[in-house]
Amino acid sequence: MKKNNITIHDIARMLGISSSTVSRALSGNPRISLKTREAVANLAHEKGYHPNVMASSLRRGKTKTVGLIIPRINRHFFSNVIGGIEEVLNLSGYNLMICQSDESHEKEIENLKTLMNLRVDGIFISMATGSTNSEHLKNCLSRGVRLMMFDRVDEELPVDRIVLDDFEGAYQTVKHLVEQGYRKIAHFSGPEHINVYRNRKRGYLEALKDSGLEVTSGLILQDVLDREKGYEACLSLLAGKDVPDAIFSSSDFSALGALLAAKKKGVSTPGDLGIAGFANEPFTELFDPPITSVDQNSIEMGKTLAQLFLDKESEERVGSEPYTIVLKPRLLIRKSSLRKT
Amino acid sequence: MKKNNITIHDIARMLGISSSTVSRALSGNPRISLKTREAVANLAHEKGYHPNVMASSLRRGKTKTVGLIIPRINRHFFSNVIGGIEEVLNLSGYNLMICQSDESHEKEIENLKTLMNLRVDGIFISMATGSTNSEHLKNCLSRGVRLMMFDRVDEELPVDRIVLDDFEGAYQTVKHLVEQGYRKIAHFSGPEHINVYRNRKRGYLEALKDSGLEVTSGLILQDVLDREKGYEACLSLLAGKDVPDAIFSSSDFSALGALLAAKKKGVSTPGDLGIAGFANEPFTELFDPPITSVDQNSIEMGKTLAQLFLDKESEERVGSEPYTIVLKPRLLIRKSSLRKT
DNA sequence: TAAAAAAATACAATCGATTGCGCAAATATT
DNA sequence: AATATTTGCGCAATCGATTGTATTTTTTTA
Repeated sequence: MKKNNITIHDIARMLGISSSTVSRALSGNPRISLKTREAVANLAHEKGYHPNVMASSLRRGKTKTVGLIIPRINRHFFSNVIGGIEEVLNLSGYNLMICQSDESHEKEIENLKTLMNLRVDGIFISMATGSTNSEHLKNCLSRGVRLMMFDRVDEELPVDRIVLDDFEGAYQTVKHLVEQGYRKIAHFSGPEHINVYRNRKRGYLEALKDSGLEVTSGLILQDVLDREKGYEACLSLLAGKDVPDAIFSSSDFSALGALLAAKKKGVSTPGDLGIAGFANEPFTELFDPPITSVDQNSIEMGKTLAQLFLDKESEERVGSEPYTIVLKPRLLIRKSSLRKT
Repeated sequence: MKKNNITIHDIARMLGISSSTVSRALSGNPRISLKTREAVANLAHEKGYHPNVMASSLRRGKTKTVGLIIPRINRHFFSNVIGGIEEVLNLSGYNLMICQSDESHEKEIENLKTLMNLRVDGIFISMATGSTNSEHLKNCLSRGVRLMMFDRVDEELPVDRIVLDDFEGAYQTVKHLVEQGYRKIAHFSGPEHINVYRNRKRGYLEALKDSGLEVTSGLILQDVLDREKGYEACLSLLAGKDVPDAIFSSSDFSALGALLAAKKKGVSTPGDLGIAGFANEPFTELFDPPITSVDQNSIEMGKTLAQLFLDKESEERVGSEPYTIVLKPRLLIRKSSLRKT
């Protein structure tokens, strides 16, 4: 960028006043007379003055920027969270620096470092699958960074957290499947070290128990989160000796894979095999049959996250107790799990 | 962020040397003895020194940050472009500041302002549908901002451009439909003021002409880009007097809408109605039938964009002629447009 | 051994905005 | 009219890193 940028010094010189006056005038400080303030505002506008954020940040020790670390931006859930965060943050003049970890621990550490160098005022993070420990986060905390976690969180760390009631979402879904008459319900799960998958599985188990159904370990498949894995898993379930009559998947992608596999094998959904996913990806309602899923209240999560950050930021009392806010999921019943008419 | 950050001055004091030496040592300046450089590096590492990017940017007039303005991050095309950009940029230590215009002109202007305040070293932009003029971009240029456009570009502005050969993509697709025996091919288009839709339509028209087919104005529908509009448009085409036997859509979303509408009406695809979209959204290959589409080479576009930026940035010769790089599309023929066996 | 050359480091200004403190002018108070 | 307030503004330091120009130290050369 060329250096033809106007500074407050330029404005000061043109008006024959000092740069401190210009600074105060621009910020609307009442110690400066209205006449001067207007003169400054006019000239600034006329000359196209843009404050140098770096200089201001350096001096004030605040960047008015928040960093966001997420596994992937092209997941419906995360892009919605981003939307929610920006909606709230932008109103207060904050910017969002988005980083993708690509589910890799190393990249997550790299992102963290980048954001720390940038001296962002806060960091929002949803952990990568690859992050099996939180040393890097602890490191951050010990430096005094304002860290906030959402969705995929470390439940031990003393930080603010916004999470979905994954247990509840899973519980309701499985209960719904049972109501529809399904009795042998399989489950596609994710890595145990990630809270959301752990909790969804807990919800699944609890719902089975409360319904008087038996838990069959062969029906619980770990690490089945993408379409390919879902496809394979479904095929092997259908070919196995414990054939399920429904699948509750922790991921819409693997639920879709299962649907495609069932279709391939001539197994009808929802008749012979009920299917339900999780996350309410847009594609779920477009397939035939549309796939039952759980909406994660993603926009709300983003907004809540940002609002909590802003609240704490304005309060100044840094040492306050960390909050954990739990949002409610919403079960979206679609044809793929509707057997009764 | 708390102020317990270590600075080069702290390191200098601890080592009993000057901060300028520390600065040079950290940057590996050979004027500093190896012994000192190592001592500095060690202490910096030990104390967890993180350079203050703001201070450095302010002094050097370079932020090592590039701004990106796109309509939406959750479009497959754009998130891939982001991936490509980051892959190249991160290697050179640059960061990417992502802004969404939400297809709104006002937001685009707002984003531009934000990025200018941040003094980013360059701005990559793909224009919003709502932006019917480029005054805001001209404004930017006159301030000396290094602006680069991609995909949805202003073809008049003196800036670097990376675009897809939309004409070619459309031409090939329509030619393919003709080869498959389709004769009355409809077209879903987008706003005329956007280059990509204009060029796709041109490709469509040219292909019809070269195939000796007549252009029927009733078969060209403007502003049919999302699923709902595609659905409606297809219904009305099927109910009209000029019923097409194929649809070439400028958007995968409206192509999907058309597919769903055809299915609803009992019109078989590809038998009675061939369908082809544009953008190679992931869902296109998952439907039954999978939808023919045109891949936009999105990752490559991002990489090219970033690489060109870096090249020009290192060359220093700011006034060089703007480039326009045209990438080739790739037609992905799938079942939705395959009538011959 | 003294002078010259080279190597290693220090000094101080700078980037642009902010802000505590102080000074001067305008207004109010006695 | 003299003093006390208030109002409006300028001075200068500061944030942390960078860099042109000394200055000091070490090494080389005559």
